Amino acid sequence: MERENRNFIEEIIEKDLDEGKHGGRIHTRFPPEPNGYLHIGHAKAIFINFETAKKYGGKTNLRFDDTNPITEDTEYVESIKNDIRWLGYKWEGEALFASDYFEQLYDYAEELISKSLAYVDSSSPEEIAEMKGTPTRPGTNSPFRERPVEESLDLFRRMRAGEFEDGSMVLRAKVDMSSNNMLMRDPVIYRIKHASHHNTGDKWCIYPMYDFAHGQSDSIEGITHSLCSLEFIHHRPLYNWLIEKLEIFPSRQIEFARMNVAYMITSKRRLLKLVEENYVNGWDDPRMSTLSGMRRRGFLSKSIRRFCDVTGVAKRDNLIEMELLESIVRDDLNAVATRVMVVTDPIKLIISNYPEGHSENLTSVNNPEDESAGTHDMSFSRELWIERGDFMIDPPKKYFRLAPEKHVRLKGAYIVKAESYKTDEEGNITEVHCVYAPDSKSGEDISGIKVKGTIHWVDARSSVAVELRNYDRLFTDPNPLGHEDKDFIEFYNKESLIVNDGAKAEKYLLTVGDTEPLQFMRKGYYIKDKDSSPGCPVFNLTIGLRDSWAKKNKAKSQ
RNA sequence: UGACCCAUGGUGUAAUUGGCAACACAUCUGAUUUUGGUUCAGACAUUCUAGGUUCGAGUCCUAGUGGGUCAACCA
Repeated sequence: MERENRNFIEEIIEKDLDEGKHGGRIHTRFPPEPNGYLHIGHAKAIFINFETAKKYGGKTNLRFDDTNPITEDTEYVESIKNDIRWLGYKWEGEALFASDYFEQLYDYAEELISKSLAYVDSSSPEEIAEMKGTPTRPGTNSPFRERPVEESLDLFRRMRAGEFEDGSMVLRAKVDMSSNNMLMRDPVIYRIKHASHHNTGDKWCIYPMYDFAHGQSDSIEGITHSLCSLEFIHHRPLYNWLIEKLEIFPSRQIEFARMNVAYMITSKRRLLKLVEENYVNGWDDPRMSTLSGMRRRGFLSKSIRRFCDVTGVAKRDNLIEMELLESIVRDDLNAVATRVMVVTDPIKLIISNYPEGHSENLTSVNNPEDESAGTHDMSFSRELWIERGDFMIDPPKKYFRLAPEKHVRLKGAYIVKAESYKTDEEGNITEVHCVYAPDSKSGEDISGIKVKGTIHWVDARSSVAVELRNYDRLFTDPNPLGHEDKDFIEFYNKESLIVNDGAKAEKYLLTVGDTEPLQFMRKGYYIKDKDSSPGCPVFNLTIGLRDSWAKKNKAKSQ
């Protein structure tokens, strides 16, 4: 993650460092709300917070922003921790919770009331909304704004004691109802919620709002740089106002543009809809933008980190092409994936001059990019499976695969020449008959035959059936949320999952580990799925290999 | 009819802070290849517009244009 250039956050930090601020200490935090699963957008926030701190010898806290008991749950706490660990980051000490500070926050609130900087408002939610005004029209003061300090204090204590119903009153900061910034118009900072909290149980029936919890938690933890996304920019004046009035540690909020990736969505609500309405099979469906989904898809955490790095940090809106992510995923996988042969749409190849009943073991290189990855054996005999697409009766020019009277190399084995074929009633090819050159064995070829193409194959007798789950982008539009007149679900890609249960794999595939990256040669990168059973191994397509032949043909046909 | 943020190839970020617009991805050419993969070489920009300051502006100033954000007892 080394870079010569500094992003704007690093520039700010280096300036602070130069000025000797906080004694050169750098401390960031990642503050998820435990109400959903982490997605690619969170990965960026995690990356920025952890990497920035690391770069300057600082620390990063994990703090759950758990101030709304209605939506939050411990289940999410565990999955979030797990995802952060998977991404390769270690937070400082134990995981922290805003709810750990409820007592302190309550004291801060009383302090504000005592300073006549907060008041209990007995207006209804509707009345408060009405008095708020609009962005172009100033708000009006609440009739309770000048309520005596003692009265507010008494009411606030009784709020805590549970004397009042939800919604009957709130605590508001006394800022400025005529501010251009809506958040400064006497924001609600405490509300009554008779609800059980995942951490504090029934101890509290009043809970602080985000604006009265987040900045204060930063301050309590001594966070020096509180890095968040652009939509919080309007909160900054309030963030600073509270720090100033409370006279607490001055954490500094800095906002960056969150990362948007084409064909992916990062809205918790909409991700939930995909799950609940069965457009996908759970939060960890390999098509999901969740970290658990991408992990199951076979993305390496390293690739996600690299992606976050390469896409940079700035303040302008962005929509990053998915090709960049795919390119990085391929690049990382290319270096480590074990090569195996799997025929996805098999037809029989019969070698007429190969002795019946005979078979031999050939050597297959595990990874041409990494000699230390070794080799494995492959069985070869008279009857093989090859791809339907690798044989054509009447091939176009520059078709380097098998065709009548044409030669092709069987990867890691011999050169064969097609002679005839058989079809079914519908004209589909069922068998191809060929002859092989016994002196063309891979590595010791003295046949002198020149071939243009090499195809993959699998020994018919020893092959095993496997299920392939081939994934494509979840949406047909790069920005499914960017259409005011259309619901994002209209762009759901019905072909985002195509199950292939007719593939034939070399036997070696059964011996690979559950998390071992694989390359099905000439096809794509795959990873074993948790749905595998001993009788039916299942593999997820992580990403297909680049296919310039297919691309060229597609371009031609258009 | 407000306030705030933003504007550099198709996309995303750079530009040693005022000094030859760079990198990656994408696209197109070509070479290599026992994966049509990988690898290698090459091509691809009037820095939103108009003024201004300056020997010199992507960078500073002014005005405009365009995009985004803000009215939850959500975070």
